Amino acid sequence: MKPSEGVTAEIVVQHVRSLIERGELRPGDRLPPERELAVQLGVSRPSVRAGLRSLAAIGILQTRHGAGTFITDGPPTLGSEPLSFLAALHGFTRDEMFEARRALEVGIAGLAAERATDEQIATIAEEVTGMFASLDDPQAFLIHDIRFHRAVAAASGNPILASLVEMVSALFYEQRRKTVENGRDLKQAAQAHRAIYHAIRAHDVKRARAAMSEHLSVAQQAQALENGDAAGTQVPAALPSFDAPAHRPRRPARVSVPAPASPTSAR
Amino acid sequence: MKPSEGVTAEIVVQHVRSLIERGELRPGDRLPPERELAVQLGVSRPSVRAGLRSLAAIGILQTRHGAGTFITDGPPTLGSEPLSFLAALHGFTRDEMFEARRALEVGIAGLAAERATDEQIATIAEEVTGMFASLDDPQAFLIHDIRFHRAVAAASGNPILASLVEMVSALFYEQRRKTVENGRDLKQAAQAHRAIYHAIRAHDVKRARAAMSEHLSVAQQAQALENGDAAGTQVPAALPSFDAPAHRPRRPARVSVPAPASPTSAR
DNA sequence: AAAGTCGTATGGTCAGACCATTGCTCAATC
DNA sequence: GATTGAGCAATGGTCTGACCATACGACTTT
Repeated sequence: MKPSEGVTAEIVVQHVRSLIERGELRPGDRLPPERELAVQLGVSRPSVRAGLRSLAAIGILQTRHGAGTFITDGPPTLGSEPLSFLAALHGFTRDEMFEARRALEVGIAGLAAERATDEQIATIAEEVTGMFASLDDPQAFLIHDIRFHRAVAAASGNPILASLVEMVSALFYEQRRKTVENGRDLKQAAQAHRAIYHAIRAHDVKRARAAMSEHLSVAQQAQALENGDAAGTQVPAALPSFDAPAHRPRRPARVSVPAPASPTSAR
Repeated sequence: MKPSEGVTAEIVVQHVRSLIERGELRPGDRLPPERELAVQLGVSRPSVRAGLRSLAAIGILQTRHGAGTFITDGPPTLGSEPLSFLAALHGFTRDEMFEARRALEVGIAGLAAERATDEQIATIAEEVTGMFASLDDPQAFLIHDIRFHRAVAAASGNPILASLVEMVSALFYEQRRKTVENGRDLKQAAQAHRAIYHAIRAHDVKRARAAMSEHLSVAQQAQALENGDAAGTQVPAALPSFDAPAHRPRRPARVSVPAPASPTSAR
């Protein structure tokens, strides 16, 4: 049981939860206005706002000033903030992060090799191509890197694993956007990704797992050298403005990070 | 960028974050009173409360009526609610959950086999013993089951992986508290856990991974048969009152679920 | 028909008050 | 002197009501 957290706000949370479970609220749907919810549930508007804020904090819904409150749309995701705070609070090291990511992604690579559809394989191939095409543009390369790993996660067919790895990975990419590798690393990385792709395409589970493991080991060491530290350095603890691009229902406006691209949930 | 979420509340969140990053706030510490924070940051008290509520929602801090607001103490944890809502929202199946858990725990078992200290191994052994001692008491058995997996996660030495698997596992245990297996399953499960323990004690990475994988596969099938479904059933989507026992600083009061037992962070 | 303007709906913020709980102080009591 | 109980101050929880800021559609104008 949560230590305190109030009572009336919890009514709101439970109400929204039941609406979701009963299928009356689905991703993208709009909730009733706060004032209306208040009278419906017999609580004050501040309490409604408190409950909604809790749900917004864990990524269940998003509010748009002047427009309304909406159930978060797009692929299932957990958000990187909780982990980011946890890292700041308990001093997670970058190596621990990498290790967690490797444990996840190796399993994911294996599942992807088992199940990837032709279409998913094609998507993965596209990102590999994109990598080789941007060996001279680290920023663009990074975009394809992110999307490659997303595509593999989607091909695993397991949205939970995809969400988890997305959460862990998010902390790296923000950091990597600045400290970009040199050209030689990029070519090496591209080849590593191609190897993973080939294994998945061949539905070779064992090789896919090995290739992913190898890739992440190399990447980890490369980054350690880059930052010239003794592998015990804490994670930067910043995340100035990563947060996936908000997924506004309309407005294709997309500048920096690529679209979430529906990792795995089609449902 | 978060879609909206207000601005003043975000000031509060960032302030707390910076306090944490500067080491001025550590787990267990008490924050200034809301009224004081309000004047310090030049925002109204409702805004302070809004920011604090966001942080409370992601498990960073806890409020105690009449006492104050505290940075969450105890082992790092992410909380199961976000995943629970995500499950309700996107209809995760139980098999997907099991698969995610297996991917995580197999990796964890391998790391535990590599690194487990004698003390950690002893803790694991204790839970195995407890299982065999409660073959006739499914409730007690489940407690030891939970603690066994926690102990293995702690022995992996990676608090991030421990947090992730705890988050995923939480959804099972609440369900299992009711639908308890029969005696034969219990004995089988106890033996499976013992096999994992033996592999870890022998620091046999490969065997530890294989044993964990096997154990979770069997458990998955057993649970599928129990609920007599076609493996596609959605997760129950309830979690009436799981939430780890609040970790009150004082008051050893502990009844149902076992102590968090400091998975991995000793600080 | 296109473009700009206005108005309404809706979330964001604030102020102030009062309630509920906690935990301590201090006095009464044994 | 130790214990217990009442009282009090600190602190979070809730409410009312008002006003501001934004978004989006309807309407007007060109």
